[in-house]
Amino acid sequence: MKNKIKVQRAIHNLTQDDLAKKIAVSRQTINTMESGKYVPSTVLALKMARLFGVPVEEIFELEETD
Amino acid sequence: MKNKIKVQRAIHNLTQDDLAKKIAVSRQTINTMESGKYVPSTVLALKMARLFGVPVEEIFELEETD
DNA sequence: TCATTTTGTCAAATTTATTTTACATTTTGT
DNA sequence: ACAAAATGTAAAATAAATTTGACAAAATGA
Repeated sequence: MKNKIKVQRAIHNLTQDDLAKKIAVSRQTINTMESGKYVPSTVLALKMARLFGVPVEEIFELEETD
Repeated sequence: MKNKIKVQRAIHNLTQDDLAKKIAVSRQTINTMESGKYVPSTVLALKMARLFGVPVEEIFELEETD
């Protein structure tokens, strides 16, 4: 699964730590999530989408391998 | 987190087993997911949304406790 | 009613997500 | 160039998701 977390952070001018605090996870969760090392839960996806004011599909995208 | 999986299954006339096969998970995953016993991964949420032709937010909704 | 399908549930095993702590590397601003 | 902030990364521990197999209960249709 691909994601555009880094882009959304840039748009909203947030550091990984800022974002982590806003959705109540650790900074490492943001960091590894952002680099595609694992698939986040739907709760996290919804929280991010709400925070950034976009649909989940605009941040997370399925790949062939999913 | 709340979900409307059962409703979408009814609309598309799919059994839990049908749906499980379509998104490549076990039937128990659908069953426990549907009854809110755990939070599915974002990959599963995206697959369901795509299958049902609706945004993720129309199937999964955050609650106060999330 | 009877047979079949569908759903609920449970326990154990496995895989995957998430946290915590810690440190190295890179970037940013002055 | 320097200090501070931000990011990358790693290992160990814990929590949570997902699978498998199996069986009981409920719903469906002939």
